[in-house]
Amino acid sequence: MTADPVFAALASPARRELLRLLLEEGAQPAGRLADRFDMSRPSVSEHLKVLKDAGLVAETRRGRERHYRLEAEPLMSVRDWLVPYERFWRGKLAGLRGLLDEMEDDHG
Amino acid sequence: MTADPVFAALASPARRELLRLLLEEGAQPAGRLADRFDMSRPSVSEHLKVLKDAGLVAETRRGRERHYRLEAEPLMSVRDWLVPYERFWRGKLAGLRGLLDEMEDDHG
DNA sequence: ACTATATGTAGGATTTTTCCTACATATCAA
DNA sequence: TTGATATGTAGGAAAAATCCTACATATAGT
Repeated sequence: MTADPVFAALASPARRELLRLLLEEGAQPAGRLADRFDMSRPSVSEHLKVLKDAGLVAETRRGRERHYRLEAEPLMSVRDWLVPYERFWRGKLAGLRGLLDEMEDDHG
Repeated sequence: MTADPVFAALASPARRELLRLLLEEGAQPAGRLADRFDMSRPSVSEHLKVLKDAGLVAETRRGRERHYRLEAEPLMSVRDWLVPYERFWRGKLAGLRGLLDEMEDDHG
């Protein structure tokens, strides 16, 4: 229900890299993913578990391989969380523009 | 240059709550923020430091108070990071819709 | 059945995070 | 100046995250 484990999962660069690989190269078995890392295979497996618990990846067993695929839906809750801050940011830009307009009025 | 410390800062619920307070209630002195937490004031101060190092808040010294205000700009890099995943998500939805259309064709 | 492959789990060492209580610093007010 | 207020920093305990090397499990191929 909360976006909490999603934010926690995204805190690790290794896990964000895993998501990037799955996004750009599609679903892959765990071993092939692990090969890309300067880290032991079991450690990558742990990271995959964190992502899975956060709902960010799903696994499909194919023979003795486990293919992991991206599940982007939980990221949409991050986007939703971001919305009011984006509004705030735009508001600040608008305010700055207003200020610049005033300055132009003063000098022109 | 990297969004790394931003992602790390957002991992903590306490820090996200701080950002929410600053967003919804505007800039406030550290003490007033700390009062809202079930946590010691120095701990809140540490969280503010993490947010500050990530560029997510800025402080303005007013007398003996330090007013913290939201700096939303770094969050925009998170939004940018999110974009390709949003595309992926929409793509999956479109694919699902296509599948549903096919099913309707079959049965109707 | 036996061996090789693919992968998760256990147990533990190391590092990082989180949180606390004391203490230091700076400002305000009388 | 003296005392109260606002806040950061130091030092350390406790918890959590990270990463490793064995080991367990399950499947594939011979």
